[in-house]
Amino acid sequence: MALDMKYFEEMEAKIPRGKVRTRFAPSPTGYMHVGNLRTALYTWLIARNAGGTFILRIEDTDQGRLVEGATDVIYKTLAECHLDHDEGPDVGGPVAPYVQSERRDTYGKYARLLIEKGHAYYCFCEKVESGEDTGDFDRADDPCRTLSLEEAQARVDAGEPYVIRQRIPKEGTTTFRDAIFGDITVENKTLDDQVLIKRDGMPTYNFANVIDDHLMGITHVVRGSEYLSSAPKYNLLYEGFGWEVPTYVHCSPVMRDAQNKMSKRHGDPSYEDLKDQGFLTEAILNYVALLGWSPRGDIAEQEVFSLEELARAFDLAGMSKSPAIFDIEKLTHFNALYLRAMCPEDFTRAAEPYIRQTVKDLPVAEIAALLQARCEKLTDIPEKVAFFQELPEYSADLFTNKKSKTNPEVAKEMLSAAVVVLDAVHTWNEGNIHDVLTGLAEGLQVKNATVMWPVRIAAAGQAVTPGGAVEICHILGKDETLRRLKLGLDKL
RNA sequence: GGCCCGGUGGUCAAGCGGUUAAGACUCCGCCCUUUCACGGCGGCAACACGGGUUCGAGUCCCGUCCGGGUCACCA
Repeated sequence: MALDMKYFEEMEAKIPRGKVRTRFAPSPTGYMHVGNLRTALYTWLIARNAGGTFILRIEDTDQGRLVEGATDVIYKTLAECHLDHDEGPDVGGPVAPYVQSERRDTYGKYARLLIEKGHAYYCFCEKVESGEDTGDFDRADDPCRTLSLEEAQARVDAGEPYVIRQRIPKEGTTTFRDAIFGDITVENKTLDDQVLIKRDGMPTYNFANVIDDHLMGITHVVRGSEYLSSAPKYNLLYEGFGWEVPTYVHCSPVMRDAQNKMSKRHGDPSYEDLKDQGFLTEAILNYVALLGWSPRGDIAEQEVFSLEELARAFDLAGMSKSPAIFDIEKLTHFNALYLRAMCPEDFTRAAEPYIRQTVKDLPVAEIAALLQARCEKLTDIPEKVAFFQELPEYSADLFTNKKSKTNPEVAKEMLSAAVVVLDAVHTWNEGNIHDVLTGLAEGLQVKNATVMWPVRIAAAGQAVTPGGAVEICHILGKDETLRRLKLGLDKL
């Protein structure tokens, strides 16, 4: 069977050249791992930093693992994170299609080309299931490896099931270069004749990747370090085809602890989970970017980065070789930073649904103003402001505070005086409430805290509140404030 | 087990042969203050171990230990 060389020439002609091109190539699992997200980020950053092209490719060669709606999660996440792609299944591009299951014929043709070149062969051996003990069988002793092409072709034509394997030299060494790890050399005999085309005609990841990365003109292959040990085989494939080897960028994993990678299976949060837990997309990206990369030079101490700043500052030299443990505490810190950096209007808009979970009618902007410096996640909010809606049951013990010099007795005196002066306030605003209360303290010859403490306790019914007595009374409104203060008085 | 990679405070990390070994998170103390937070100031805390090379080693070399990855018709 003669190969259609024209096909290969046409494919070559379509490859864009001369610009940095990177690709994020997830397999659709239905959610975005934190590690995956970070890989996507780095991939995007490399492209944007170089003014290059960022491509999305869907790797769905495992027909047994297809998940309904999984690609939508990928589109949605990338869009939400502003990791915009220039080419992909949804936007098209010069080297379409961008879904591997739609490129099936291509892989078959290239596999056959590789057979012609002597770097691959048909194999008719029984399938060895994962985890099965393969004993001492040495792949290099596989009789199929030495079958003549004619004989193999005859068996294929006769309908015998087969796979196509890569023919790896038994002797010598292979060296490849990784942008992060440097040059790595391995003995060829430690490499096995990996399957390129599966029995069902689909390519393996290992093969599809090489073909697609080449045909799509990818200049920087960014992926997890779990592929580091198969990189020499990829190199041999590129060499077998006579193709230029791209720059490899192998990223170390994001860990849950010192010995385990983050995984959905172990209950570790995915990007979606983190969102549900109240984390902001910007904070997640910022944190995750620094988990494996750090800035150099005069911005070495900078930690807060917008996506644009990251794109400008990003460089491969700042990538870390060792795995990084994901620390939710530090993510929380970043989230708090981003929350505080929002303009009040934006924060109010973001906080409103959470405030409304527990507080029905009170003014949302005023409440939000108290919250902005006081919550690390938006999900902290409902619980913090619930007292506005309903005065909690509380003990008179709360009126005792040493530093404020109050106890139930003092509180009783302060409260009854406060009720009188507050009742006299005509325009219920913070300024007036403040003046009347501090004025009271002054008249009574006590420190401000001595009147503020009991008022706040009576108004809120709890020891710790967002905001002080003045703000709380103002938000509560005059009637409700007086009602609560009198209730407090009854307790004393 | 073979092969590959890694190892600076609890965590993320700077460091590129000479530094009092940055910075951030966490934790602790103080200040501010109307509770709590925010903010400010200060503190605790690290070069895995052993050999080299060198006038000098966290930085280079070797070994040990520890950790990770991989050895699928999964990606």
